[in-house]
Amino acid sequence: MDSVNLKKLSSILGLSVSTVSKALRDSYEISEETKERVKKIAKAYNYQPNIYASSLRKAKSKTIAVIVPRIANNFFISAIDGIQEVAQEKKYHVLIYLSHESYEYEKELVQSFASGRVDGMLISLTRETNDMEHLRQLVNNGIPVVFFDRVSTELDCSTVSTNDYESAFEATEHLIKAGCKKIAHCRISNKLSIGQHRLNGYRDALEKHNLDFHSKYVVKCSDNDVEDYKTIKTLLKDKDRPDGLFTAVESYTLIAYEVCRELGIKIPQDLKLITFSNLRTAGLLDPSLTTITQPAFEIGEKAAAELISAIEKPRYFKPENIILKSVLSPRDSTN
Amino acid sequence: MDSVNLKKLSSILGLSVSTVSKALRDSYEISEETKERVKKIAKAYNYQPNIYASSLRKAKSKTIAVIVPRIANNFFISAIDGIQEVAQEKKYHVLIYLSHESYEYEKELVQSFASGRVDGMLISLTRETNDMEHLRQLVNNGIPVVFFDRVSTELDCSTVSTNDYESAFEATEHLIKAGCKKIAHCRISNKLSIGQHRLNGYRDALEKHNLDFHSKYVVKCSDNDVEDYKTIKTLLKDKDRPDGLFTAVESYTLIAYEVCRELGIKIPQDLKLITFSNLRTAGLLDPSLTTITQPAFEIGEKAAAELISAIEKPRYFKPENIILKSVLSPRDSTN
DNA sequence: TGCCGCATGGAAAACGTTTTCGTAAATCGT
DNA sequence: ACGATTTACGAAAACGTTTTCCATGCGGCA
Repeated sequence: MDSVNLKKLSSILGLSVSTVSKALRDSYEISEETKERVKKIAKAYNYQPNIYASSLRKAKSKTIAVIVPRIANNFFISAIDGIQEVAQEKKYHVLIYLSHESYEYEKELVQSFASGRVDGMLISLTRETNDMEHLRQLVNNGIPVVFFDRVSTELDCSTVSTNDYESAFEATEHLIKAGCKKIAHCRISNKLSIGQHRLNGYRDALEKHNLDFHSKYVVKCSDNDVEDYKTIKTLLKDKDRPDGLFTAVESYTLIAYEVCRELGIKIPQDLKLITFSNLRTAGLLDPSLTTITQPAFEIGEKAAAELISAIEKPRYFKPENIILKSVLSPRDSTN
Repeated sequence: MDSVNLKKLSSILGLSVSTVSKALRDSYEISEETKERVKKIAKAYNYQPNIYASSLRKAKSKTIAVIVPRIANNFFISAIDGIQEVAQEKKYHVLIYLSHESYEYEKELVQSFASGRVDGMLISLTRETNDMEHLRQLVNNGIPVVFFDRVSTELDCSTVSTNDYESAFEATEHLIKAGCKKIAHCRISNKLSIGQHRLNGYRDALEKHNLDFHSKYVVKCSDNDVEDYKTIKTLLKDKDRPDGLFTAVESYTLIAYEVCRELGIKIPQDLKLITFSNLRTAGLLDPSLTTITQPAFEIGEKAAAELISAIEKPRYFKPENIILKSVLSPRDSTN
């Protein structure tokens, strides 16, 4: 109701508004005794500065935006957890937005930030995004952007991601070494950096081991479980069914598990499975799931740290493309 | 760089600042032609209002805060997903904070909102919180609060939760009907509403079926996986080991799975397991896991809807205690 | 004594909106 | 044709800070 503001405080203290403001911010212009007196009263009245006034004046809000395609996803959750960790430590506030894989909505969001709602933005692009103009505008407006996971190098911004190509290569090779001859890949939109890199890693591993690349073994999945279910079922019902499957994201593999149950396909005897995944229960599944785990938390931490550097040291900040390695954990699904 | 503001727009248009402002907000005071002209130019220059100025003036920010103990948790994720859904539809911005189960930090956060950073707050309390004074202050300051999941009825605020008591009762009864005689319960802090209700449901189900309540079968778990691992291992190594286990939250059961593997305890032959859980892979575990699933998404949606009502219709708003039912899905872990 | 510099504090502008109030011209009713 | 109302717009205050600039009093110094 009656939140105290500087004016009230100053009249209580018999000082001017500016003196109180300076005292609270430890200005050298104010004597120690006055500072103490002011702070004591401020605490007593539980004074909380109005951040809209102060942000307006300072043109800084200590707030960052995070845009992710979705939140019900183990990777993004851990990444956000990492972001929160460093944001909290550096006293930043975090606004979270879900683009739901819609480029239009992403664009709208990004544009709304141009007026300074946030000091910086972290983003993982939608599957549809292939035009960076909205982001370029933001950057030109002086608001730093850092990409994570689904990145673009088109702009002069930092990116934080994992070694997608190498990990996909390694995953595919893992299947080959386990004896697979007909390896399929469920890929994600190739508008995405990760989609391309993971597909390339897969393809090159096949080539290295003299296995043919069959386009019928590369299926494009969406972000709709029902559709993906059909896609994967079709793939696995084929009479020339694959004996190994490498999926670009976790959800495709979980669907594959369900399809296999339904079709009576035995994992790993009939089909070996490996996926990029941050599933906590990978080791408890039936059978346990071989995963390539991205350092999601660290990716989030690193991305947030980059962003805050860009915000706070604009002069000295140099954008970097940071790669954090994923690790392959062999389990029964490829045994 | 050079973001346009009202002053620039008005000088471009040859109108006053106030006219432009009113035109953009569709005021009845402005003629249709002027409105159109203004809007066209505003769009052309990609005008984005400075929300700090406007929030300062209007004392409204179209922003809500969400405080959850942690984010790496399937229940909270889904709830946040639901919150985002309605916030986005109603054009609210969502600030997310993690209390990390620290009462002190929760208090600090809540106090910082008193100055009007947000128009309202959604909160799921920490395990430690047993004093509501900080929340009462916020409410007295005219900022509505809605509790979800870990609620308190001490304040005159809406709460959204599930039927914890009945579900716990049902879960325990489910174990009894499956033939368990020695049923243990991993409980969560009894400072929490859900901790108490779930424990009571468990106890009353035992009583109804004439099974003794043994305090050694009720173990208090924390939020630290390492500690909880020890606690659960001790429980399951006892020579008079339980033959059924009902855990208050998902993570305890996942730990139990691991402990059982290590000790060679067979689920469900030696130990039947049931838990509150929002795990997507419950059906894919080895063995598949019987769960009581809370309608997390809907809880989030409902909580956000309540909050926005409280914000936008303060006169007509009546706080309610809303209960959304959980559903028990029997699977192999209690078979 | 006269001057300078320092320490401490205050007055007022500024941030970009929204909103209240005023005013001129146009329209209306009789 | 006259006052009353309506229409369309502008001037200026207000929101609560931060910051720039100025004022005062004091001690030190030559």
